[in-house]
Amino acid sequence: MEWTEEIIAQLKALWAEGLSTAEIGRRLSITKNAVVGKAHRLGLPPRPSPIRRNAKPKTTEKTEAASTPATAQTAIPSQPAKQAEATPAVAAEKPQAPTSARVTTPVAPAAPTAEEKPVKKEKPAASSKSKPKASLRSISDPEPQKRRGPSCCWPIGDPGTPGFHFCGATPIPGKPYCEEHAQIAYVRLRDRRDNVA
DNA sequence: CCCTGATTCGC
DNA sequence: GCGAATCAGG
Repeated sequence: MEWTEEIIAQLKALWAEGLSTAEIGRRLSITKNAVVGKAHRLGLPPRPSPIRRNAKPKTTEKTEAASTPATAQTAIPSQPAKQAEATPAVAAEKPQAPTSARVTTPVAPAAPTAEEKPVKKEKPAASSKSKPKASLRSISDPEPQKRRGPSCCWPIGDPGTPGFHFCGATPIPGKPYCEEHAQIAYVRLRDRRDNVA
């Protein structure tokens, strides 16, 4: 695995979006382990983890853990709350679908906090097989570019850095993504590439 | 069982 | 540094 700046940026971005490690892995076409491992190595802020490894084979435990005056510097000091009320992706819906409805992963992602900046730099995150289904738009509103209606909120780039933007394509009615990205976003939880490879 | 994320450890 | 294996909680 070659962790280029770009990949890392995406990892950070998606991580910051609050996506699950597996989800990030899916998007980057890597395993969740890789995601977690790299994220941990990068020192990314840990996100709500279901567990907490307590067992620490420390020979000399409890050194001065008792008294901790004001030195409690709990990691990640520099986080300028860029995405203030950022909508935690998973908050919109149950992160884990009930056993009966494990069809898709409702990963809602991009925090629609900031308006997309008119960036020039664009990177073709996806292929060019997208079809211009302009015809499906309402006849009374034939120009999506003029209206501020819904747009695909698939994140592209690292939020906070110049060049970051959302897909912006016309989303599928009822979905936050365009057809292209919706296919990636709503993945079957069962047969995705991650299990025991 | 499914999901999740964290840590460990061989490479 | 990397990530699969493993662990562990919901």
